[in-house]
Amino acid sequence: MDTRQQSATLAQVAEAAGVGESTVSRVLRNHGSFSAKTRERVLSAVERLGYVPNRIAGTLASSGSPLVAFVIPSLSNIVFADLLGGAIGTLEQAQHQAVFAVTDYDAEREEMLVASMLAWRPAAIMLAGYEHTERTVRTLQAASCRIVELLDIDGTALDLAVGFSNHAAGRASAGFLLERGYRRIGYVGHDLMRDTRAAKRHASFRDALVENGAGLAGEEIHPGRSSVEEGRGALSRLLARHPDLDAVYFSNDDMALGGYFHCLAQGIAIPGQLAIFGYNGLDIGKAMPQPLSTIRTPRAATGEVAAKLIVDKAPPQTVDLGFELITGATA
Amino acid sequence: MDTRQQSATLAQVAEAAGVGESTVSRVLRNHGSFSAKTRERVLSAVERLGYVPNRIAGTLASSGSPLVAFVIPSLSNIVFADLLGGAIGTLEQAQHQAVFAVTDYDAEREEMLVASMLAWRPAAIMLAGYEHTERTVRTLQAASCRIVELLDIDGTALDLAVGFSNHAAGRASAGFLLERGYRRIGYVGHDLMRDTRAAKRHASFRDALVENGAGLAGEEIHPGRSSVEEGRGALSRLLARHPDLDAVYFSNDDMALGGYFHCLAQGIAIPGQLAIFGYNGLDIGKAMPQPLSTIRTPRAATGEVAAKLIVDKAPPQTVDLGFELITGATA
DNA sequence: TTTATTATTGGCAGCGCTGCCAATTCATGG
DNA sequence: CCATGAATTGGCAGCGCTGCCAATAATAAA
Repeated sequence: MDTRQQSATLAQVAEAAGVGESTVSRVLRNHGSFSAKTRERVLSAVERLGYVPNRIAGTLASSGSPLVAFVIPSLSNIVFADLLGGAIGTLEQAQHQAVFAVTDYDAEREEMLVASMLAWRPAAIMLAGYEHTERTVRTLQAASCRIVELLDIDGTALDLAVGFSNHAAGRASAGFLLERGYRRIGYVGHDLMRDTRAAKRHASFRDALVENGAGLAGEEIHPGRSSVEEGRGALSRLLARHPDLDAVYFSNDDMALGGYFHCLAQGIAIPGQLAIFGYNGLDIGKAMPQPLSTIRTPRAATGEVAAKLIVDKAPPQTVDLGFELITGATA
Repeated sequence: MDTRQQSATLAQVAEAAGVGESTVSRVLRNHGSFSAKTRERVLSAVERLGYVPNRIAGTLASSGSPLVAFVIPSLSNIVFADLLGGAIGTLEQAQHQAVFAVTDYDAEREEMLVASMLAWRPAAIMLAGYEHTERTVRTLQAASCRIVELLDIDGTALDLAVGFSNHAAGRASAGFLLERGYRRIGYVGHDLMRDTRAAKRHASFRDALVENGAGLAGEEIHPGRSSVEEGRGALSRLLARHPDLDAVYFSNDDMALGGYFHCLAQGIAIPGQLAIFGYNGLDIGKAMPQPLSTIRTPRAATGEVAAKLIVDKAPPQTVDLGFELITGATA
């Protein structure tokens, strides 16, 4: 037997408290004026009826929406979880509510999901990066909500952008390895068609090497998503073709950790025989027997700043949060 | 200059198409009957005006809500990301939309967040585990939405429950280690006050050892959340106090990986000198030089099944998805 | 005491859409 | 050509809440 009753409405609370509807609304939102006595009666009626305001109705009636939509490539990549985590705290304080959808690194899906998100009339929509289909861009521009592009600032923002330069990160990584004396440098990565930010790092890394007369000595690209397992396998394949490499740049820390495991398993000395460099600066890198050399990206801060800009209704702008090169023990 | 116009309404589309509002509504939802010609005119008007239906209004007007609320302890723990990932696919197909909030393993926060989620009148609310404050339970029972408790089935469900037995997992782990001949077994874990599922595993693991005349030879509990780094530090501290341990059960794979790293760094032979056993069955365990011995939990499946039950409006029930003991090379 | 102000209230028209029902049109059979 | 039932269609009352404005009560000033 289902004992769940239809939940009470504002009108019922008003009736029970013997006041008008608007008075209840004012008390509950602590907005406008009302006497202490009235407040008491309203709150008591609310308690008695177990009233829970209906935000769907409230949102429809008022102009502003408390929803903030996130359209992210993946949830299993800790990067996006960190991003969300950073944003949520700030949003919550401002009484905002996060809704989200996962594109799986698919631009077509992003297009569909953006449209479906817009149907909720969110105050803002947060997207990863700049690469959207033409149709997505049109849809976004026609929408009357703020647009925030995250984790990448190498491009022209539609409205707000918060993150760091993937091009600069790629260059910085190349610079570091060259400076350390490595010359036969390889690359191990994952699907560059989908992860456009990784593609930018890859391109800039290679360009920087070429400009310095080194060039990429070899590369192995796993066609699927990144993972520790695939990093291990990919490095193994790369070394089979190019046994003489002295350093490898990985598309991210997960792949790099896989590479590290391969070396451990094969008895390859790090960094003496092979240097390893990652990207992201995940916590796990700090706990490795040899701390991972990598670039730490401000993921949580990106989410936090983005949320703050939305809450503060900041004018269109691009915020560069930079990144930090971590000199570990693997390169 | 802000060129964003107020988005069009159903009424405007109806006017532009020269038909009634309900006709537009029927065409857009592909529900009820209308002629092919009418359909054309409506869709063309929609295209012309760039109309995006307002789901806030639609939800308010119709009875059922397309929202499904998730109240989870953490986002940075990949376990919950897997769970969400599993659920989202199914929900999306059924035109549902996920909204979520993070409790940070805090029951008081859960209480507040549940109340705030209920204000969105979701079709269902998904929670991790059974441990809720009394007030949370009251609030939930008074709500007219489905309740799904996830990742734990050791208790009495409020409505639906999907997951596996943490008690059984703890016992299975103990049984495995005993069977393999380990006798001086320690435990390394994280904050048991907050992570009640880990606490259940810990209790059952210890009980199983005691029942077999072994007992827990020592334990080290990190007061904060789990992480690879803390796992490494905790094992180091535990071994300092109990150098004679021959196996250690970790609260999860992250902590176990930290322990593994500690052993690598200290030259402790695995599993000869010390065996390591984890919990969760993360992918990373498979890529380690020695695959991690652990228990693989069906996280994505839990999310998927939970979503399916909601979509299918299944009657109250508890679904045990079980778990799989992975015999790796660390124990 | 009277009037000017200010603090509190309640009434009610929407917000944009869906559901119900009556009205209209179309197709068929006699 | 007209009746009959099916296929289409439009009108409109809400869904539960907020915002605006007028009405009323309370308090201060004259």
